[in-house]
Amino acid sequence: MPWTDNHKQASRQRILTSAARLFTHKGYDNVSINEVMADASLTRGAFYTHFSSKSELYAESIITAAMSGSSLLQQLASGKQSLASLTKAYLSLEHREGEMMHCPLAFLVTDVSQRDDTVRNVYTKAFRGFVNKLSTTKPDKNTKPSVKALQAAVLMIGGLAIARAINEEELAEQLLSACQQGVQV
Amino acid sequence: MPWTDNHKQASRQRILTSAARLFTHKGYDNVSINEVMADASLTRGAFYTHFSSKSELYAESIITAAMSGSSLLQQLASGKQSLASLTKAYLSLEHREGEMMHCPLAFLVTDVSQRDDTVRNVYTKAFRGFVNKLSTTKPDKNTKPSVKALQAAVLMIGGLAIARAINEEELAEQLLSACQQGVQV
DNA sequence: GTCTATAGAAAGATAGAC
DNA sequence: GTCTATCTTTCTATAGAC
Repeated sequence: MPWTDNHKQASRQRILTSAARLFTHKGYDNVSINEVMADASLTRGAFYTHFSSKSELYAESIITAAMSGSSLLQQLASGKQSLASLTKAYLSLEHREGEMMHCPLAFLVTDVSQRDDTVRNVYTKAFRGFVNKLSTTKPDKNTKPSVKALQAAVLMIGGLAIARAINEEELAEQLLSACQQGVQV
Repeated sequence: MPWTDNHKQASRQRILTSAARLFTHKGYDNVSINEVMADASLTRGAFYTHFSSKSELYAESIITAAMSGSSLLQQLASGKQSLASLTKAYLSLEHREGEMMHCPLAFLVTDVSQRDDTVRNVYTKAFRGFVNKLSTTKPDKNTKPSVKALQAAVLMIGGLAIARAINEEELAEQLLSACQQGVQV
């Protein structure tokens, strides 16, 4: 690959990393293209050689956030840690407040509902993957996801999302704890 | 009460009803003050005699949506129907897609995380009320919400929110059904 | 109390220089 | 490929007539 392509790829990756972090923290409408580009040490004008629209960047950044090595979603997929310890880390105050890569399934659930089909396709695919990882049986394209796995996914994603929305830390802790107990059944 | 006050109250109520429906369907940033006022058969300029800012309207409209007679939240509070039948109505495709008053707890969960403390206070209070209604024991200001009630609330709110975000109706149905089963335990 | 008109700011997208 | 400059639209909020 020639140098210029490498350079372009590197810029694109910086943009996506910045976008993934900013979007999951603040949502689609509260992040401007200018902000993303500045975070990636670039300027507005360079944006449209990499992406055709803000919406396209958003869809791709959801994939980036889900695939990010520091995301719990990805650690769950890699299978390097036990399900129990990852559930605990997922449903933690640190995931709610901290600077780690936030799970787009939880932090963008309402945001995504209001976007176009490309974005919702990406979200749906990531959700399917999440549910499959929570299944004890080998997932298959034709088998329906199990009830238990769906419930566990909702407790994790929904619990984290609500914990983020509410304003009282004590209630948030009780909520996260209750969801942990529900998943571990 | 003099006629002008009645008139003002009626206008205010129309604005709140329009705002509650529009915000829960489209989110904070995708609804303009102009759109709300037009829906209430008024014009932009009249807005600021009723509310001091868009954010204040948003907070009040969340209360309106939660208190609305046609909302499932309110029907749950009134105790006129069984918990089982309301759970089924809450976790239904019609609630996901239809024109009924949508539950702000589910449809605005991510939206609220990005707003100011006034908005989050309102959301937190509504969530507490929801959990209390799901509790079998008499709720008290000093008692902690039960683990079971918290889990049920997350399954309902989270399940509906995710069902709305995903793009495949079949998966959405499976998801809603799984959450129903989880609540009825 | 409600209207029209507008100020002022922000953001998405494009044009053209280097 | 990235930059600066700009077009265009949209929106919150305010001013002033009726």
